Amino acid sequence: MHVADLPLAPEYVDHFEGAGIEELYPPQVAAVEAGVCDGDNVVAAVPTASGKTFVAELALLTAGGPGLYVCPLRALAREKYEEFDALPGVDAGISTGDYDSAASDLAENDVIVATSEKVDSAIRNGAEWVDDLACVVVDEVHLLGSPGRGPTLEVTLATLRRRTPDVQVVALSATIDNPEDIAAWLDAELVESTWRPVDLRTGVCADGEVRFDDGTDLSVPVDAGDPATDADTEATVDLVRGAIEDGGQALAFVSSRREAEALADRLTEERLAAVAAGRDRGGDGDPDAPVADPERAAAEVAEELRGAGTTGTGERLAESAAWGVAFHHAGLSSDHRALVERAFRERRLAVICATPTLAAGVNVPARRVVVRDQRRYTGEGTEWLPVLEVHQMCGRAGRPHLDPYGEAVLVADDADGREELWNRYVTADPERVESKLRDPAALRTHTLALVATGLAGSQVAVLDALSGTFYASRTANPDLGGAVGDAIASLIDDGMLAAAEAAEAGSGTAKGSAGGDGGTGDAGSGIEATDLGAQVSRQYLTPETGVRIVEGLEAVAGMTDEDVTELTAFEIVCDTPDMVDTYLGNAERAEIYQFARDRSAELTTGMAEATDFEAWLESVKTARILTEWVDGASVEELVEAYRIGPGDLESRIERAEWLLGAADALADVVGVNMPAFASARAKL
DNA sequence: CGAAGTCAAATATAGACAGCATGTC
DNA sequence: CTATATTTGACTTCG
Repeated sequence: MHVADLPLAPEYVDHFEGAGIEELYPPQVAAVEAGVCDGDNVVAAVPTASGKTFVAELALLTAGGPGLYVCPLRALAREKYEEFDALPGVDAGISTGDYDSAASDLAENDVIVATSEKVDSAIRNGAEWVDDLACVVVDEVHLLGSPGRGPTLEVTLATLRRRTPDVQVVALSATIDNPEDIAAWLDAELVESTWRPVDLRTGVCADGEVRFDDGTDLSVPVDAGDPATDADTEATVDLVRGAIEDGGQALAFVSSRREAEALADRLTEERLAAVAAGRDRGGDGDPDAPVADPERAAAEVAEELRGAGTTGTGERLAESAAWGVAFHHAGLSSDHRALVERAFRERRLAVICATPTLAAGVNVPARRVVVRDQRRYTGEGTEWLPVLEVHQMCGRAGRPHLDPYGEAVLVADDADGREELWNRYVTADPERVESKLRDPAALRTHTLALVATGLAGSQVAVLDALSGTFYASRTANPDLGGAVGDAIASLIDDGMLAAAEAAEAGSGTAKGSAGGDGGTGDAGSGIEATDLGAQVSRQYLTPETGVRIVEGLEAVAGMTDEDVTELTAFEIVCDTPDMVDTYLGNAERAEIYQFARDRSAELTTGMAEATDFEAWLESVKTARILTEWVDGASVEELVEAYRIGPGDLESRIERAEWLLGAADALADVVGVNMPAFASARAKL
């Protein structure tokens, strides 16, 4: 099937042909046959890089009305937005937490790109553009199974479909075990394929030999190596070097930030930029290679990195980049991360040593992917990485048009390990995707949102609104009644909801309304959001966060004015579940404890009353970092003193900004004067 | 006596979405 | 419930 055969206006055909898209890939043909261009619902479970974006574009361009593209990451949203905006005659808009087109424009855009949380938030805040959509494309729909974010996605989609029953839904998923369940939920035709534009072979390396799933072998020259590093690392180094000598690039995945940096250090000794340079000078280089002199390119990347930050992390990154090696994890500043990704795409870096971040992020393909670590630490010891995640790492192997093939290698300890990895990851299917909506915390949040937006005014109505979710479609007898009843009762206890009549009068105070007799008794009785609940929902706060802020404000009301400082404001917002917690090392505990004692007058929680003292101490650490930040401390100083990465500092500042704004709004509702929220926020 | 070496115990561990109202070249 | 690399510290040995 050719682009010209599609029901597309000529300018689009020209555009796609100009971009090198002429003959459709098999999964794209299947999607067309399933009706993406005819307004039909389609679920496409296909590998990354098999042309999903084009399928999305087909749906959006042929829908005959405004379209919405939902994806999980802000960086991906940016990427897609730029892509859509480049389409002839298409006016694209973007709406994410950190980057927004003007609200007035959004309603007029042909296509809006947004994260799922932003769509949820837009619905809660009554944005105009969520109505009248002709088409919704959901990327990475398998995130439905993610405990934190899946429920948001399914409730949001259910709400959109309820408001606009005729909307076309196109969902794009990684290869999973049960895409038919998602298709059944969405009344969609399922397109399943494992086709890729570049061949991929996956193998396991053990005892110096890689065995691939296509029957081929590869022996890894077992270098005696540096005795300071282990066999896994040496095998990884050899595999990476092999890919570079062969004219490609490599990605190496390890389990922790420290490991990523240590591996980068080790690879630096291999002089990879020089290897790549020697290969090119040897004359058998790829004529398409845009990099004539890898050594010089690497040196330039190092300079760019130095220009983007002067922290210890940045300097280490620049030092390794000078050798064509980079590391990549969430501790990097966002500038550094973006620079590394771009430099690698431009082939100015030979290898990236990464934590699993890179598996799901923006497109960074490489000739060879080496997965050295397949386990990850959790609170309960180390766990195997999900099959889906490892497959996504492996799927990064092979650049269309640039690599003749892609190779993914899992590194095992020994023959037993080879067997284990082979069965677990090479031949095994990915996990099933199951709804996580039953989680009480998720139900609380979404029940509040449904009531606050006026979509439901009773327990029965909430259940009805939830009947369009993935969860409900998967369960013959959803039995959410009890769980939703519990959610409503707890929200009434927290002062977020109240019986319909009482809501008007008893709004505002946290513990004021309705005792415990509403909600559970009569499932049909009317409920409304209190002013507090409405504000919590609009500010996109978890109800628990709302409760904590109100408690903080109550404590503040009893404090003397001069004791209410920016530290007070930070302590309140840092002690909520919506703030990321900061690791508190044993070495620092005593010092933070001392700090908390010295400044206890400014804190809303007494040392003795904290229900979870450890967690509270962690939030005091975060609050202290932010306090020093607004007092003028530099990134370098904070990173050094508190053993966090520049990226960690960035994310905490960003979140504090949001939470302080929200807390300020809640202070108004509760009627407590707390200027410290706004003043602290202004200094971030 | 002090420096250097040894071994066991302690330490630390991935990631990332969200508000809102203006102002600006 | 599961692991592991690195750092720290107590202790020993060597010069």
